[in-house]
Amino acid sequence: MSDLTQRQTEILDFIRSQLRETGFPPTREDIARQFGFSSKTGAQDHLMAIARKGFIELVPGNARGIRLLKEEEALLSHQFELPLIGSIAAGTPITAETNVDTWLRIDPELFHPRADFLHRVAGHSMKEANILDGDIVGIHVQDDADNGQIVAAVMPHPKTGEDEITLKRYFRRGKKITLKPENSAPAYKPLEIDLAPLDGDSQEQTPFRIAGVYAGLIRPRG
Amino acid sequence: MSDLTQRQTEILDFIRSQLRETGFPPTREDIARQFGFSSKTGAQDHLMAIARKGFIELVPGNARGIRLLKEEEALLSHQFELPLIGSIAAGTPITAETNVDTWLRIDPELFHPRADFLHRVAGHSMKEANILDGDIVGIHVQDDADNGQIVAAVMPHPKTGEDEITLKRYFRRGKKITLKPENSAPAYKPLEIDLAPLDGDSQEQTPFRIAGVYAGLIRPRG
DNA sequence: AGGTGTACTGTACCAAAGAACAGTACAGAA
DNA sequence: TTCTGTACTGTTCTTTGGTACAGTACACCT
Repeated sequence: MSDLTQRQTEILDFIRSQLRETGFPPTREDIARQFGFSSKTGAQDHLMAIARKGFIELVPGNARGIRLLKEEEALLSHQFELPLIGSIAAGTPITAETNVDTWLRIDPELFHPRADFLHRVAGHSMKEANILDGDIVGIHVQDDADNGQIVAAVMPHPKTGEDEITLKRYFRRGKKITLKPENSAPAYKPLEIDLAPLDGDSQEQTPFRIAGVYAGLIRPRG
Repeated sequence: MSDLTQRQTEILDFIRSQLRETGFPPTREDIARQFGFSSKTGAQDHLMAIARKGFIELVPGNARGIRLLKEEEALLSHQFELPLIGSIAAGTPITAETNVDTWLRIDPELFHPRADFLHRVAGHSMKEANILDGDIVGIHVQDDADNGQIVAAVMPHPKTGEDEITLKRYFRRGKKITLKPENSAPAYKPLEIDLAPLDGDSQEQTPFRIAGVYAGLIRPRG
């Protein structure tokens, strides 16, 4: 992502923090002082390098003439946003850009544990866990779970074969995994998975994986 | 709200627009040029007046040393945030600053209808509406509701007498209002309110008012 | 009638700050 | 081995830009 060197990133971060704290960009001397340079030329060189790489724009002849570019990506936009993930394209990591339907402005730290992405629930399989059709759940990414936790499981849809996310309560005893819907209606049956025959096989045959654990939800309608 | 004169408001707006467009505040000369002053002292005078009134801060000895204050109200901070309202101080409007426990970074437009404030649910009285203890509900401010809607009702706590928010399902038939908890356990009883004897009385005797309607919720834990 | 605040013009001084030039050192790529 | 980029030091020059002082004019309040 960042074409900047370590030092350049530090300096860009300093510019950002100065803007936040003082309301205006630093001078070359401010930067030199901050990083212990004895000459402001060092700061100037860095600024020109950062500008050349397109992260800032230097406005000639203007005191503190530093304009931040690319701030949508860095700060404003996804700082307090979470991606809403629908279906998952084959072979992509779950939060890959192609899988992101949209970004919602919700602070990830609101959830415990912190949410890494969101997923809209379809159907009533988790009704008795008070997760309803249309709810948006926050998922904390991790690749395993404790017994009894609700997980976001990724597995191919029985008909289309496309990978999709479903919420289930997770139980594991030895090599047997149970994914249990929270709905006592007879239509909802636990899914049993036996890991034993897969031992030594290629990863591709694994019928499911854990994308993360349930970390809370948003219900967007009254 | 604004103690600023017309001219001062124009100049403050110019500072804001410069910040947006160039990324840093204007100089005294920039301001003078913009407004056709032949001397930058005019701009300086205005800046000092605006600073004296608390809208900006001038940082002495710094080029472009203009810091915007009060920007929470205008732009930056509470743009995509919602106040979390706990108890309500006597005689204050519900979203008054004293009633705000904290601000949470959630886009108000996420909820339908749009949320105006948040409230943390205590207790299990709305369990059967799938609203649980600890959930944070979004409330859209309006002073009445349709039959069967869930409302945020403000009424004095039976013991402390302090105004507090409770969620109830609202029904009105003529002058009789029913506020119904969504929990069939015998401890939760509907509240009946008869408006008739209050007719013509002072507002103070009204035992409750509707703060708004339920617009969705956030459950911050998995 | 005098005081205070707004809204400027005009001049001047000097510190703040940008920008250019000349170096040094080191690391990795061609 | 040379070239390019990073990461600085040190010096100098010039413009930018803040700030102070001295005015003028007008409106409003007491």
